[in-house]
Amino acid sequence: MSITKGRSVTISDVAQTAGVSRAAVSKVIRNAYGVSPAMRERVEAAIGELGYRPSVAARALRGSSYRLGLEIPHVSARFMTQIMEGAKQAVAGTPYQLVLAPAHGPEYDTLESLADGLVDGIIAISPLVDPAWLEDLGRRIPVVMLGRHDHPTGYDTVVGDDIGGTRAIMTHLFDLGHRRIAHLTEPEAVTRPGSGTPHAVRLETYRTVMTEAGLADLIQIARREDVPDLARAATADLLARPEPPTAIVAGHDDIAMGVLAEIAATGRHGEIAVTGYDNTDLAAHPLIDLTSVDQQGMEMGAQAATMLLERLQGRTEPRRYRATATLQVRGSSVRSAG
Amino acid sequence: MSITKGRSVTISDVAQTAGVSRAAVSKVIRNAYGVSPAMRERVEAAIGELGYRPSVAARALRGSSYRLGLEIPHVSARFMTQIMEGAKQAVAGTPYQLVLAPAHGPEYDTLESLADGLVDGIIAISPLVDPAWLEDLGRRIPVVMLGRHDHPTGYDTVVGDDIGGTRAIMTHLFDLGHRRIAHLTEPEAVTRPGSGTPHAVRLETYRTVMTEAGLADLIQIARREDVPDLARAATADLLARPEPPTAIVAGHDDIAMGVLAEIAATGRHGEIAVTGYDNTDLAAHPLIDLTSVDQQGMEMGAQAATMLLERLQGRTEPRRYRATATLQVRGSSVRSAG
DNA sequence: GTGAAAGCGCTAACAA
DNA sequence: TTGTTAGCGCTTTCAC
Repeated sequence: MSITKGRSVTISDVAQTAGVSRAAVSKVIRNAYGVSPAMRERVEAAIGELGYRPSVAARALRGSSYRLGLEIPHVSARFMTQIMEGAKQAVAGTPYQLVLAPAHGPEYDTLESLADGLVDGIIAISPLVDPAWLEDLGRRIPVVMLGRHDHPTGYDTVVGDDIGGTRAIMTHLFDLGHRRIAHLTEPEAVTRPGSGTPHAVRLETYRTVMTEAGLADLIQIARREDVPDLARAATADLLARPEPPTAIVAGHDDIAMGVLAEIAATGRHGEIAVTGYDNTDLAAHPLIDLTSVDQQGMEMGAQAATMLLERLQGRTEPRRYRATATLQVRGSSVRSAG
Repeated sequence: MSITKGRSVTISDVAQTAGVSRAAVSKVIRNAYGVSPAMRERVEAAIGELGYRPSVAARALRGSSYRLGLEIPHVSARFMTQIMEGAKQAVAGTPYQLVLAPAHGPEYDTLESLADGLVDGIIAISPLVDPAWLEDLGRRIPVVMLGRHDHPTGYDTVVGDDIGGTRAIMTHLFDLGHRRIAHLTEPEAVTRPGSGTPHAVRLETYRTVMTEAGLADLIQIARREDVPDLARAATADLLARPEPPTAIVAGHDDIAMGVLAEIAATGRHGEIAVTGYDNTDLAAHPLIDLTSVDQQGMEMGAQAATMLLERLQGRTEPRRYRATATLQVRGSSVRSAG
């Protein structure tokens, strides 16, 4: 609050004003062992008077920066904002500060640049990085990975129940009489079989369930391009096929928004069942009213942050948190007309 | 890309491997003057071989961290994501990295913690901080402030045309026959008269325009609480008044979503005109179809980042960028029934 | 063109 | 309990 001018106040200034050593000041600000109440008081007075704030750079060079990094592939994706909120709340009240690092293009660079001494630990949502590379990163700095179904040894993971969630959607649609169910998902790179990304698992589950139901030949998969709006194009494409689907299972709510948009724009609102994933606030909006799977994004973000804090406290064996997935049925999943 | 294990590689390691001094390596990585092509090549080879990455902390301690900080009050606000995207794109291709700092509660802390040596410059969206305090911050570190109508001397500003945008909305509603027009805005703290925040200006403009039109006694102002969904409660409250409005001017699109939700939930969709502000992607969605003001959020974010980069290049006189505001008419602004 | 050396602000041994 | 001291990894004069 106190207003400082010109060159910034260093620990030496505080020491001088308080008439103690720099080490003493350091101990006070870290709540370290071995300071008399009298000294603590003097030092704190000096800190207040001078408006001293420790330099993160200097601290980081010596030990910790008290910063946690959260790497995010798409800052505007609704699910990401849930994660961010959750992480933010879990970090509040600790001595740590959360910083977000939006990835532009390949996530390696963003993660590296976080690891370059800016933060003490990293939460990452990076579908595209190589597990082995991540293991290595985890050796240099504590890492929690969101949304990866592999079983790493060098970092923690937080995942949703993508199999359960997808099965719940499919069962629901079958119950409504749908058979020609299409899946509209992310671009190929993010859904590579075996990659363990949420969308790869959802896609695989969709395939499995359709096959189990004897509907293997009705499997239809479409992908949106990387631009959000192109979910509409993909939808238009699906609907123009000779045997168009009666239901579209979108990879997540943002995609579902594009699906709904295209259907509404062609005047067929309510004629085709649509489902999303993530149960974002939009899904609950009466004008959208989207059936979706709630996988507790905020809780996932909060858990990730908590696990990272545990690692900073010394835990080394890997942990995994799996969020539950519950289907939230709303108006968009209409009964099949056929 | 190269995989490093254990303790991280320092500039000394590179120097040793390349058989040169640490200073030489430093010059190479900074593209500084005075390195022979031969040496540069040797050093770069060593860097590649060892997978060396300079420590941000150490660099920051001596000079720059090559990080730009963007402070954000609400990470999930749609307008914020426009800003983030714009800033991200403007920074891409420069040697700088963008980091986002979500504010939790009072923005002072977040801004201070950015200024504590983490970043070389700050973009802030902080309606609630004191201008004098900001001037002081601007003396310590380059600052660009988004959405403030004051005329600072020590930092740059990026603002929208809140007067023009609001006038455009009001004129449009008058043309549609509306007289009982209510304004649903943010909590009091953010709209204090004279504070120069966008929402204060929009509110004041609303008042002015109503008064100019001789409708001063029809002025109705409601506020949402800080939780997003409470825009619905405020709407319910407005509609329950003895003389309910025929049109509701929402402070921004997220609020408008709440208004639309409440109206739809009570089965009166299309009976009351609703307008938003920011022209977020939701506004364009066919199921929402919200009349809104486009103030080019991405461009604002990009301009802010560019101006900050200019300051880091040495500019010291303050600059201001004002985005244009254009009304985007859509279906939600229905004609007055009265 | 190249390298030696000082020091940025802080923390962590260790001495006193 | 308190202070002294030696760096953390890097940049930056300033000699060579």
